[in-house]
Amino acid sequence: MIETFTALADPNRFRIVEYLLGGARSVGAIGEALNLNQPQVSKHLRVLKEARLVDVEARAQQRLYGLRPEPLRELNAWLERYRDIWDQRLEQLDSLIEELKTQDLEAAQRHARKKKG
Amino acid sequence: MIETFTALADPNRFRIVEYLLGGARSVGAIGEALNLNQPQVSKHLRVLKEARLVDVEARAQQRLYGLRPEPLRELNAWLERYRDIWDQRLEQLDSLIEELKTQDLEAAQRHARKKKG
DNA sequence: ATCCAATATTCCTTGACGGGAATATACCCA
DNA sequence: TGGGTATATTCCCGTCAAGGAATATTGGAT
Repeated sequence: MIETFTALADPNRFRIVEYLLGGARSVGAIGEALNLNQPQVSKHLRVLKEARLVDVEARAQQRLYGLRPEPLRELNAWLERYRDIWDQRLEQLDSLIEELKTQDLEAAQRHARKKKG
Repeated sequence: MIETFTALADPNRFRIVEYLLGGARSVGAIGEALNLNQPQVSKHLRVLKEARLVDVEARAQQRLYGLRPEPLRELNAWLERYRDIWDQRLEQLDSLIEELKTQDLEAAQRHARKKKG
């Protein structure tokens, strides 16, 4: 998980991953598309590969790099554990506050009770 | 997004976030639980706060830090764009390969057709 | 007003990382 | 085998971030 975050924390690696969302590409294509020097592309791809975010397929003298699902699945699974936090319905909270402001205690209590279910 | 990844890429910050999943905690509690010196805790919390991953509530001379939902939602939204990649059913693919190997073309074609829906 | 507890900030040092330039390696073709 | 293309690796340098130690700040109690 940390390695995934580290890999994605670099702006150019992030751009590479985003670019690869369009499909596997060669090192040269990546460098050209993102305006990066070839050695830096190779180096970033190495980090991404070590993080298992990409894999390589040899195509003559080219290397096609493509995204791999595992780390993304892990990220999703990790995020799931935080669902209680990120999946809060803000509108719901807002309307509750509104009800409290207008002294509509009955409605607010109804609202609060509803959240238990 | 990058800032979120950067904030979570540090092992100790990651541990702090995980720890806060149990609810908002004071700086001292965090340091004690994770065996970190107080200044480093404050510094990491600053980074997390700038990344909007936590917020503070003053409680006498204590400061309670708690998780905030926004960056986690953004992370989820970002990840959604990669759903085609991470949500591949590998077993499905495996069975398709198996069918092809055993020359069971009919089953393979049935299988392939199913993926369109 | 003073003291203490909790937290924040600063200064310093060190290690890791990213970029550029140069070079090495691998593969294909004639 | 030689040459060219595509990619990987190495070396060097500058920057930045993390940890430790010391100090500053804030709030509450006596």
